Amino acid sequence: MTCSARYAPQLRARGFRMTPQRLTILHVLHHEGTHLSPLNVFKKAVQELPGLTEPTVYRTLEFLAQNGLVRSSHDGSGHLTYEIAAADHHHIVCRICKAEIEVEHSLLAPLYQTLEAASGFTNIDSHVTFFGVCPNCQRQ
Amino acid sequence: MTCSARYAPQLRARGFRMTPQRLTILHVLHHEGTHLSPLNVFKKAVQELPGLTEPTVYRTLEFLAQNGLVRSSHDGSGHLTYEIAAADHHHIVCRICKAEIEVEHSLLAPLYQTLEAASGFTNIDSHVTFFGVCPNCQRQ
DNA sequence: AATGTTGTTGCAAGAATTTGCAATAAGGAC
DNA sequence: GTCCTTATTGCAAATTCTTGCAACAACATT
Repeated sequence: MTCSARYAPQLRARGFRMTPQRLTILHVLHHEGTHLSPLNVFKKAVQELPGLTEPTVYRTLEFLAQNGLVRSSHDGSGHLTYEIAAADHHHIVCRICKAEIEVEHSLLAPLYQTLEAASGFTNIDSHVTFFGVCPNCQRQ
Repeated sequence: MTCSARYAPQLRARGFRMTPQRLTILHVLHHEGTHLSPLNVFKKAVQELPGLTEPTVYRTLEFLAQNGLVRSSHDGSGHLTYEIAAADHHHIVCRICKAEIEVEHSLLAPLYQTLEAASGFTNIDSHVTFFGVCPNCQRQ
């Protein structure tokens, strides 16, 4: 199944359109498999679609994140990065060496229920990035 | 106890210095009581300390966060904000109206232990911002 | 109080991100 | 296939954030 065939209906159903720009950006993130900064998305995407501009990339990434096609998270310096939406997971980043591992959402599910019960908020589904010290750096 | 008397020793003990710039920025955050963007910190601080520059504010905020005197978190658009370090807490922000409440850290403590056990990481102490839908917006 | 070390700052330039608006084009209706 | 509506893009400019480096100043030592 092509990217277009999979994603276009998700957008049209909400009154949005599938465009070459969006398709290219989705393709880049899908092919990359991990998170990228907006600028790195731009650099790769503009090679596939000459004429693409930076503002479009920034706007598109935010748009795709709001519509659940990509997921945003934070790198070690607090900047946003984006990755293709896939199995729900979270990250732990080492404060020292920036090494990074993924955490399955199932570990957080109980917390989300607790939070919703305690706060009255619903639909808490944030992708969370935690910071700690990885096993390697602990040894030093 | 003045800000200087309280914070200066914390810095000197690590080989750092207390400066008018740092003191002013701490004073702004302490007086404000909630999080501010770096630019807003600058705008308020430069009134108390003319000549202060933006790069200094950005560097100082990051420095103070690393040393535990202030705490950083993310606003609804993924940008960093800073607040004075106080009782350990987290935030839930409404995705729709941006309303925000604080969550005591004790609710997250069990999760942190689970994460450390599952990942091998230690000292996980991130300040986390969750996003959900607040009770008000649920009614609409 | 004077001195030396080195942590910090300001300046200037550059890079990253956002915004407004006119031009364009996706896709539904005919 | 053609037309229309309006979502989307590109352009240009503004704003926000970062970086390198020389000048400065905190503060420990004497």
